[in-house]
Amino acid sequence: MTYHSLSDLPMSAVLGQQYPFGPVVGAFSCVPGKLTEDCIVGSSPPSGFHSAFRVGNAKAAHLMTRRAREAETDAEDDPVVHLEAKDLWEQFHECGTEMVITKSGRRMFPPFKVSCSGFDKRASYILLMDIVASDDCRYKFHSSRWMVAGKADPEMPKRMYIHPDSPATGEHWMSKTVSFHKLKLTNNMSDKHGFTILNSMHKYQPRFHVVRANDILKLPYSTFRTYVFPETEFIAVTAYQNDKITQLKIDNNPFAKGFRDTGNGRREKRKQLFLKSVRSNDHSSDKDNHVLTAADQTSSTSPQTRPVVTSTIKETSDSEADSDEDDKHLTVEDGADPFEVSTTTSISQLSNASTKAKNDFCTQQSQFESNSERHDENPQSKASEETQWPSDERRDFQTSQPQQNHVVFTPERIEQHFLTSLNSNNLLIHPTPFYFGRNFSSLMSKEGGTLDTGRPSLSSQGRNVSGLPIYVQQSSLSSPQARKVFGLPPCGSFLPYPYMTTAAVASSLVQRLHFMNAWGHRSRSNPYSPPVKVPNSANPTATYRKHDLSLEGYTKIMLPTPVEEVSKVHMTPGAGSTDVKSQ
Amino acid sequence: MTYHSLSDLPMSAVLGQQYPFGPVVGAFSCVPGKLTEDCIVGSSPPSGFHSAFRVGNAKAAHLMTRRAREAETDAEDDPVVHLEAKDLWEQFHECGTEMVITKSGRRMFPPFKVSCSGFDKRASYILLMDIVASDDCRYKFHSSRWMVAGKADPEMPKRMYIHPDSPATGEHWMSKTVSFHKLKLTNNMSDKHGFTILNSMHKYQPRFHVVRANDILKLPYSTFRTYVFPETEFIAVTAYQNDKITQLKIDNNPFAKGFRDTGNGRREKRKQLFLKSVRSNDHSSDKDNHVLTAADQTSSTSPQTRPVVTSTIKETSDSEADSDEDDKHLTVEDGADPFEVSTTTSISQLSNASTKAKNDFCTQQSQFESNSERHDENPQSKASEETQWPSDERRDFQTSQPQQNHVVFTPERIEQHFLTSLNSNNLLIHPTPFYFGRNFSSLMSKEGGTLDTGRPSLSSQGRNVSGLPIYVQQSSLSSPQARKVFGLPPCGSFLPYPYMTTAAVASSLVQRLHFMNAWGHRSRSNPYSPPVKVPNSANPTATYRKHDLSLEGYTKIMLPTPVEEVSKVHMTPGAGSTDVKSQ
DNA sequence: TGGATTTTCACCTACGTGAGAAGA
DNA sequence: GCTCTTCTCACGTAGGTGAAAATC
Repeated sequence: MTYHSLSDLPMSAVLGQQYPFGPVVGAFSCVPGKLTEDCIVGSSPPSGFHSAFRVGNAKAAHLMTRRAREAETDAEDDPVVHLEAKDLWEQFHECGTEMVITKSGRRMFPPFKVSCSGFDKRASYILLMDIVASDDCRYKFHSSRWMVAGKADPEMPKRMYIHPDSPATGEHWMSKTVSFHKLKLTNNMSDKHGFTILNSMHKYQPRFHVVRANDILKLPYSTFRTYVFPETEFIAVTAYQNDKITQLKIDNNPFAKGFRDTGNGRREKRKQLFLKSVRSNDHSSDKDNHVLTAADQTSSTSPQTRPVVTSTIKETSDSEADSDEDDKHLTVEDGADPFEVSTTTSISQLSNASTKAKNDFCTQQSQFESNSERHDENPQSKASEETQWPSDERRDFQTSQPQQNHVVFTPERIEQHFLTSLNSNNLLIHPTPFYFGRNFSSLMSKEGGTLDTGRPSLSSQGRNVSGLPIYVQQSSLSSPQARKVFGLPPCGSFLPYPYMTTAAVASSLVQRLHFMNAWGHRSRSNPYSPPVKVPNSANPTATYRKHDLSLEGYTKIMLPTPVEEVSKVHMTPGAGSTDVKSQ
Repeated sequence: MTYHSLSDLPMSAVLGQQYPFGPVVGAFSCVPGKLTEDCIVGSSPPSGFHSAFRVGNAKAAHLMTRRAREAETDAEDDPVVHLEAKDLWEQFHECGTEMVITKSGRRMFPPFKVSCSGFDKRASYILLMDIVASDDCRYKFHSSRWMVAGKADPEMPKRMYIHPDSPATGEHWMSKTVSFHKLKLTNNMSDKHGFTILNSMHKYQPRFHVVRANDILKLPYSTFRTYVFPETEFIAVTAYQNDKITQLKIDNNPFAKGFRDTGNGRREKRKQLFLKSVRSNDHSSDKDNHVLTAADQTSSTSPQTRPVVTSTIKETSDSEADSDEDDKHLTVEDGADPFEVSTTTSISQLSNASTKAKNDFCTQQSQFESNSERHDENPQSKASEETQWPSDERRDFQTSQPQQNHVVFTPERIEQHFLTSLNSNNLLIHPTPFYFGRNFSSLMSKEGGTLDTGRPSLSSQGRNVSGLPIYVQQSSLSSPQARKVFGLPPCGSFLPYPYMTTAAVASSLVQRLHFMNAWGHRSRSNPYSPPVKVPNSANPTATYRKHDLSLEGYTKIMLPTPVEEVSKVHMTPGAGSTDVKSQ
């Protein structure tokens, strides 16, 4: 069992930075090609936080942090996050998920959706998502498999995507599936829509962040947790490489129904693939996805011990439609739609094939166990061999960890405070209409803070940027307050990275998340915690023991104890979430 | 100049009612056919208001009212409201606007949209819309004209429609067109979607309400103003009667493009109508709607003296799309789309024909000048003659008011406080996704108030109902808080009127608005204020002098001074908004 | 019978999709 | 050739529309 923690991070590294707020310059318009006249020249944090952070006093900062947290509710929370359509993700991951990136932006499929529970119903949360590089390799698809093809290209500007309902109460988030399906991927480095920019032929890992804050402005001072679902890892492509992936997309994406085999003339490629469809060598077809094998069912006895919302997409389709009106394709589906499967039921449906794949994945990741500096190690040393994407012919077992069957993907959670300086990420707002209520009213203050570059964080990425633009997907923000927060320059369109604007809110958040590429390090060194046996009463959902969020624990990567209960349990609540400091 | 005022309303009539809050029972679900488990058994007003209203103390109530108003901002506002696509509305009104109502619900066309200015940028507002009967007549379409055909059928349950962005800041509302296009009309008395229920072959008048409140719960104690645009009056039909209306719809509604004459075979009816199209006897064709006649241009010199947002639909299409994603038809249009015309420019485009029509309209209305009780007068006495819809053949001039050319429609504004009891209206929420922020958090209180029927208001409508259901168009509310506010019974679907549930928020608001059928009375007795000459500097937008909202002025119907500046000006700011008490 | 209402239908638009051709 | 990217396209779905037939 290997745990990694950054909790030894000296407070000076966190608090030594100057007050991170800088002027917000420019205006944002949700009208493509046009900007409103609204323009903020300066902004300041909510009263009470300003001076404390300005002087960089740790104690005052701590008080402020507590105040920010307690301003909403005193109750504790214990967030539990499910990945929706987990089995579908796993199907894709077995074949090596590919996501198309285009100039005009392409959605992810499967869509990244989670269901949440364990939130404080009354407290406000901001939910975010970003996508970070899984490694620093470039890949190629050769001989029907993905292989390392050199060192990664320079990183694209990072963009952070805030769920459009943010901020909302815990009750709201728990009431329905939280969907990030409107996030779009692009390879257009100068994208002006606010889409997430990725490098083609590179591997990426989506991440999900929960921030306890009732105001975007409070992000920097708020507790946040990060959840990583390894099965959502993917390689960005401009055109599909693996026919199996193509077929899985066609079979499952409602928007690609036109390419399904309906008897009447289909497209050419479709016919070629028909006989060698993934279905033929996968564990189930579209129609019987939910049939369990005898082996799978052996120990599906673990009761659900806590009130956890695990609604299926079907069940939540209409409530989802509230915030996602344009995706009727995904919500009005026939019975064959795999989205019908809820995460809780799908866990037990893992086939041996998928289990094998996961082991492969874990194995590969462990090859990089000792790499803690990202760009300092030449990936070529490990290159020219196949990647962790499973192939039918070959597997590497270089791990020292015990090999076990029925290991399921174990989501990771990272818990820490927002309390740092700027970095190069961009805050990205959901493109759906949303309304922040009056939470943005505090942003009207014209008092400007100092703009200073934060000290490089412990992760030594060396990529701190003094200012950063806040990107918002076009047509994102309906409230003028929100427009002002996510300041954009007052010219005719969105500015390409790296325009040196600073936005108060985003900066600290993003820096902190960037700093969390501590995860990225972990991922490369020891991505998955080893399976551990736990009692039968294990909870089928991933839960975590609440962490002490005092000053000493600002930055902790919590590796919850993964459970191997014959492919049934993600996580056990409170079971061995011991922190082992390392590094 | 005729002004009507209800300001003599004794305070006892307003404040003598007991505390209007009652228990909220039931749960609301945005999933059609399903209800969430959420359920509120009781609710109470925000702390501070409770006792004052409970004892019915006028002074305390006044203090509370002020407190509610000042809680947000001290700044005054001076709301100015434009009807968007006003010229289009007038085109329809000339022919006698018809709105199709179907069982499954039909949108209005033209869509009801307004642009706002003069709001306090920082204050929060709730914007609402409802549709009330114009008179108590039933109509029939005979010999190419609408004629009275008897007394009105029993009224349908009233439903109030809250704009989905509510509550939002004045800045938000002023930043773009406020659209109510998602409101749907139905004739299905037991409608469960929350659509507005109307009687076919009856005449209706949409109304727009601005409530200064940052919380739905504060509605009852907040100032509100009502705006009426006579050109939006219409007759509800199950099938179009007037071919001209049909043609106008086809020509202008993007969803009906399939019926336009594009050269290739059109539908049958279309061909019949082609030669006798409205265009042939209307002032302009689709393509040259914006060409002014020489007469029209004579005095279009009035400058726009205030910063008023009067963006066209084209200009605001994308920001609108933020909250109205499913209406791309209306926002992505070719140049011929009449929506391109902004209200400010369209005012000067009235033809003599349309002016004549409006005079006809005013004339007819004045026939009922002395009617103040709604159902006590037999409409048959005036029936069997043509209605005020203009026909080519006939006009009645029974008015004592001076006849003038170039009279434009004068919007009315009614300003008063929410401070009364229950009635039979239903609060109706916009079906688009929206998020109330934390404004609903105060609704979690379980403390119940007393439930009492309000005393009949001065308008003597005699239709007070002790409880009312809060209707929400299905798939409306995404936040669980909002669901709780708009309590619905915990059974499988929406309950048909008149389910006796009481909702704290809606009741007082709706009662107050119902009480405002004072307007309805006015409408029947003297619907339009007479045109008045004003100086050249008149503002092309309708503005109103800010009214004293002290206790003495709770209920005032303000008839702003209409302006006749050669068909250019709606209203002049501060010009002669003298109140003349009458009745 | 005749007017009013309901039902069904084709049309149109928007948009996400993979195929395939063309380009680099 | 090869690999990768860009562009255009038809397909499918949703949903608003008036026409016309069917029903009341």
